[in-house]
Parts: sequence; structure tokens; C-alpha cells
Amino acid sequence: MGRSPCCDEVGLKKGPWTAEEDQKLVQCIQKHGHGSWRALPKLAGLNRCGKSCRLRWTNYLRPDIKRGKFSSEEEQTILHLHSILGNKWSAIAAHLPGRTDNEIKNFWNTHLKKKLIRAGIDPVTHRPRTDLFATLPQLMALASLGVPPMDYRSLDDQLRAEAVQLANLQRYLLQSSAAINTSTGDNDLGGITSEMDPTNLPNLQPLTTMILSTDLSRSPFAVVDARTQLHHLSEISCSLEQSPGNDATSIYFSQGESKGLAAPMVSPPPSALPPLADASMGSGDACSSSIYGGSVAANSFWPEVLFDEPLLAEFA
DNA sequence: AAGACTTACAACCGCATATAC
DNA sequence: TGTATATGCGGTTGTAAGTCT
Repeated sequence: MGRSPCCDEVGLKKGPWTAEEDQKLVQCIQKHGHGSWRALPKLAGLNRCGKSCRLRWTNYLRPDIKRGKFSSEEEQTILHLHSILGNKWSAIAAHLPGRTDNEIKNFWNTHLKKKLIRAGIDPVTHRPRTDLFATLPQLMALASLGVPPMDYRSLDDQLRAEAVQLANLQRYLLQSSAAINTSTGDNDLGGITSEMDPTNLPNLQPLTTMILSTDLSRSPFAVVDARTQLHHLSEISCSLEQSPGNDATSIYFSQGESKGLAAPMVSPPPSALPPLADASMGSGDACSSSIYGGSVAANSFWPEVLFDEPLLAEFA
């Protein structure tokens, strides 16, 4: 075991390759192949280590490398494969002819990762970012009305109750946002308390408690998704566009049903709820849809990732 | 025009695994 | 079977080019 001593040799050149070095390397590989990368530099007359030569060849000089911008199809493929394989760049590259793992990795780090983050999606899990939700208790502290008793007799009951609470929270946050927009134009929720009519605020204390105590790892994705979606609402500074049916509860239950959860028995009247966030702000259906190429259920926040069974088996 | 900042990507580093002896 | 070496991989860095102020 241990590290290769291949690059420990002193006096070897590092840094960018010159055209002359490239030419030497290409000619040597065309003539002798690359049976041993360690032996190759000497053979080619290069003052480089074998590792550097291998990298230069595989990432840049190989004749079958496809250069230029990634097509939208390639982008979709990378997103899809990354959702399954994670940062297995070489495995992803194997499904994209002509693209190197290094190139895909760079494309991911400079474009796709940022795109997902802007959309409120965790680039690691490909799920809505739950870390954003960490600040919700502070928001919740703004709504400090009475606490009604809640009796969670079963998980389903708990989920239903939570859905109602989430819907209330959504309404509250949207009201907050609207109040801020009209009064100050500011998006800082820290200043909303005096702007709000307390009689319109839902009772949010049970949800605060639930947020702090719930084990998210055992919660259905739907709960996490709905919570995250609601958190995004706290960041709204743009105008809110009417979009019937996109309330928290419908999101919650459309996801819940897809995960095999019980159908809802309680649902707030959609007409009573304000609309969901404007897609242009970088969260919600439209944005996710544009990222994932349209594989988004009509009334759900999160796109259904289409897992490729043979591929999964391959990497199981 | 120039400095600050951002973006893109080539290249390096070090760890993990495969292979040779 | 154990150890040394070679190779591959993923994370990170350095820097040139582009953009903004």
C-alpha cells in the first residue's frame, strides 16, 4: 500500500503543458501505446511524471474526446446519473461517449450544482434542501398564539395534522411576505410582527414543536419536501402569481400518495389559501421542471426521478 | 482604463484499489 | 500471504479569461 512514489522525483516539470510536450506525448503513444505510464515519460523524452502524462492524455489529448458545450441531453443524462450514482464521475462518464470524468466533474461543479442550489435542491441528495429549514424555528417564533391540544393517534393522523399545519404556515408566510412587500419592499421577515393582523395568524406552535422533535430520517419525503417548500416562501420578495391547486396540502398529498401513504381526509379549502411562490424566484415546479427536463408530475413539487433498473443493478 | 470579482477548466494531490513479486 | 509499486479516481487548487464596477 501507500502512495505512489511516481511523482516524488525532484526536478520534474509541473503545470500547464506546452504544444511541444503534447506533440511528444501523442507521438509516443501512437508509436508505442501506453503500456506503462511510469515508463512513458522517458520513452517520450518528457520531463514529466507518468501520472501527469496519463492525465494529459485521458483528459485532453485522446483523439476520441468530444469538446465543446454540453448539450441539454447530456445535461439531463448527467443529472439523472448523478441522482443515482452520486459523484462517481468515471461511472457517469462511461455513459457519455467522448466526455471525460474530469470534464463532467467540472461541468457539475461550475454549472449543474449551482443550478440545483438556486432551485433550492440539494445537489447531493437531489431532494429539496432540508438545511434551509433550520431557520424555520425563528420564523415560527414570530407566530406565538395559543396551543391547541393535538392527539397523534397514528402516523397517518399525525401526517394529516401536519399537513393542515403546513398549509396554515404557508398562508402565514405568504401573508408575511405580502405585508413586507407592500409596507417596506423588504424581504426580511424579522420585521414583520407589527405589520400583521394577529387574528389572521394560524396557530403554529404545534408545528414548531413537531419540527424540532421530528426525526426527519423517518419522515416521508413528502413531509420534508413540503416543509422545504414552505421555507422557500420565507424568501419570497417577488410578486406572487395565482396558481390554483398548488397549496402545501396538495403538494404534500400528491407526494404522499406517490409514496403509498394514505389518502388525505383533511384538506384546507384551496380557495382560502394564497398562491404558491412565483416560479421565477427559483423554486417550485417550473424551475425543477426546467432542470430535470420536464419529468415533473403536474401537481407535485418534486420531479419523479426515473430510476434505470439495469443501471441500478450494475452499481448495486 | 484599471482593479476587483467571477467563471471555467486544466492540472495537481492524495487516497483507495489493483497488481506484481 | 504480505509488501511494494502502479494505476485510477475524486477532491481541490491555480490561473487565464471574462465581466463588472
